[in-house]
Amino acid sequence: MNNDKITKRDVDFAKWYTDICKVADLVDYSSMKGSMIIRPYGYAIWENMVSVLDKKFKELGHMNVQMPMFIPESLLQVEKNHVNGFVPEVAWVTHGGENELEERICVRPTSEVLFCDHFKKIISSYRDLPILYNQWCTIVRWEKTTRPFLRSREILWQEGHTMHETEEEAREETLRMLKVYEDFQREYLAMPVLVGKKTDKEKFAGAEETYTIEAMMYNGVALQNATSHYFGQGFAKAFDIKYLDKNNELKTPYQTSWGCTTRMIGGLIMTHSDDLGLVLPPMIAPYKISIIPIKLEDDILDVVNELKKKLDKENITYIVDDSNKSAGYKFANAEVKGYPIRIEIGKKDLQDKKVTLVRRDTLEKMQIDINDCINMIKKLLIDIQNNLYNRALKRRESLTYNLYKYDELKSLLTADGGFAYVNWCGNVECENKIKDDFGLKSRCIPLDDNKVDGPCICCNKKATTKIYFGKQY
RNA sequence: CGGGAAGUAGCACAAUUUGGUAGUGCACAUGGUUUGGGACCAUGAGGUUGCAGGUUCAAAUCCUGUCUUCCCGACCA
Repeated sequence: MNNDKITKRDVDFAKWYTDICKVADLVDYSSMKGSMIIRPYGYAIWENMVSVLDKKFKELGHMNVQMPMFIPESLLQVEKNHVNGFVPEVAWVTHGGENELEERICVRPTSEVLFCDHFKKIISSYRDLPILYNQWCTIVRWEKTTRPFLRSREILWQEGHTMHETEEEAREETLRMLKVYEDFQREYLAMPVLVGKKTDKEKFAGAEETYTIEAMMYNGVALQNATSHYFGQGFAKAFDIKYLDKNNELKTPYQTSWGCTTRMIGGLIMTHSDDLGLVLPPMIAPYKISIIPIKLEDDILDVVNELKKKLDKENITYIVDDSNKSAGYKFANAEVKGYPIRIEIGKKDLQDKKVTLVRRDTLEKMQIDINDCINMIKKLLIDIQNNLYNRALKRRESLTYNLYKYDELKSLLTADGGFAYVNWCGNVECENKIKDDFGLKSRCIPLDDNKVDGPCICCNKKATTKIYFGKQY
């Protein structure tokens, strides 16, 4: 089995990735540089992500809103660190029709200032808190080079913005939402992720603390898959947001924000897919089953219909390929699309009242009695989900190295890349040196299991924490 | 934004060197035979050669500019 439309993963990983995106009908390029077209199959994956996350957000009390897509320049300027972080990549609107605007307007690169501007108006009492808002929208960041899902100028995402009475509450919210992302990626995307804190150098412009979900791709490169920020009172003070507490005293609230993007789809692809095409975890796949009648004959189609009814009853999504393409074509296409289980139904199966099941992750084929089919499918879906997770975890573990000597960092510069887990003194000088010498950026400081067991790998002085370094997308 | 590569039918490419009727394969449409790992036959449709200038009797081909895509770096979710 082979697919000559897809570049081999181990030959050219970058080309392989874009091949998968195109061949599996996930995206297309548009005439607008850096803005990708997400096609129905790609968008269906996003819709599944949205529906799971949106439900989780709402269960935790968040409500969806829709903010403007434009920000007047003066509003963006209010928080210094924030604006300095984003100005290099904002898109500006300078004209309305033929007339030049008196004040430039920026297309939102993120919506902190819009939310703060609004919060100032609606918060006056402790009774107004907490405010738990979220919005699904697109933002614009003028990236210089772009790649489908991983880096585009227009970004489809979700951004949560919350305000709290106390620091403690806001810190809890920050970690609670980080956990939502972690659980989602582990349970639904079958992606093992590192959870941790960003260094000061890497944190969000305007945040006190930035927490991150870091995943390792098949080629050993790190992908930041979601972030959650604790803002403290920085924005609130800059925007003069205040409320009266129970004792009639004016207080400044504490703030968080958190977000994830369609980049997660890129992460899914680069974690699980292979040389035959996409591989999707059952929990997020738009179609869990692909049914392939070998011939379009009545006795076969009867079994297809019978199966459809059973799958409907179990709420298992499926797609039937009843085109008159050859069987081989249909098999190959099902593999390109990454449907977790393929059911082949042909004469040879029906002779014995059986169907053939093929799992996408291992390509293992099995003949199953028609009546046992549904139970086997349910079991396989769970098996596949677990197998994908374990496979990815094993790969990450095999590419994660506990390093103690500076020169050993070189070992990450091979084709397989990987993460270095090292002791660090906490100084940005060492962080910068590692980046300059090896091109490795700090990924995250793990939240638990963080026991220092040696001096700083760079300066040999006393280390204050363990930290992961790696190449990043 | 720096370094490299490339834009010709939906896709992959040829014709460019040496200017002279734009072609092949796949995909697509119709009819037929097929269907257990990317089927076959026949017929057909599809192009201002990325765009804009210039040179020329004549430009896919030469020149200039510009846009886009891909790869490597820097930047970023």
